[in-house]
Amino acid sequence: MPELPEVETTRLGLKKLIVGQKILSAHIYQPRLRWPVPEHLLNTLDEQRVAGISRRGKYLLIEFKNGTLVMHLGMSGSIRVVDSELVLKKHEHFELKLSNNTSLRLDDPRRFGAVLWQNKGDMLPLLKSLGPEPLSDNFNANYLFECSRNRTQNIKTFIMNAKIVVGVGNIYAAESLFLSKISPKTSAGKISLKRYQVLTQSIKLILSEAIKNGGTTLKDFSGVDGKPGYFAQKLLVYGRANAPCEKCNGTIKKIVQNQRSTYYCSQCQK
DNA sequence: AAAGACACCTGGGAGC
DNA sequence: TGCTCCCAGGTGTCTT
Repeated sequence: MPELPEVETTRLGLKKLIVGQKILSAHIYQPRLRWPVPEHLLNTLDEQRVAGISRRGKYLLIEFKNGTLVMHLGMSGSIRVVDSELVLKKHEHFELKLSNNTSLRLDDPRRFGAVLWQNKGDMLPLLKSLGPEPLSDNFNANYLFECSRNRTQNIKTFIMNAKIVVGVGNIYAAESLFLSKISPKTSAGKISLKRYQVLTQSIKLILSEAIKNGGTTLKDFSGVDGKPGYFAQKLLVYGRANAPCEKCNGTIKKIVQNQRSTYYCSQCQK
């Protein structure tokens, strides 16, 4: 599912709807997500007011006075805010009932998502090991160039590594490399500083554009209002195996790298 | 230390 | 209709 733009779309939607609201009650309908959903949340969140909402990579951070609710959407997760009376969907595993009679609900069929708690002043080990935000100035050509030296790994797998940079998943990795004219098969360690300049700019551009379009909806993803994102129509290589390349009219190829599908144009990308 | 394989799960679509 | 197989926006952990 959701890569950074979809999580950011969710965050922006939630910001308007839940910040300032008080939690009437929390409900865990299915505790078995990626990790067990902590039961203490039922007490911890009771009567707490939502102070703010931020994001770190693909993690959503809902802030309270006593700590932070950390949520991840995994592959198939989405969050909606609906009337609390609305009948529960089959895979809605977690719910926060809010003081204005609406509810935040996490829907996640595959259950690769997560709901965790972080105490005030603490940082979950999960978040500690993350690389820089791709849209920040810390993420730049020099940085990528330096940490790629002596790496034999292909560039696509490399930029999907959250320890290197967060938020770049399978769709946007493919799109960014296409825009940069870099073959996904190239070893990260063999790419020049100049090409990393192009790549970092491409990643920033693709992610920003996707956010503007409300993210990419392939199947499960929707914004908090239940509406899909519109970036799928703008994808140039992802999911387009055997279709003509928009730039050179060659044929888009599909290969497997690191057990994930990669789409690219072998004529445009060297 | 780095790279690759595997694990966790459900549902949709293709092919028979 | 229904079965089997393959595929899917992620990422921590284990093995080489």
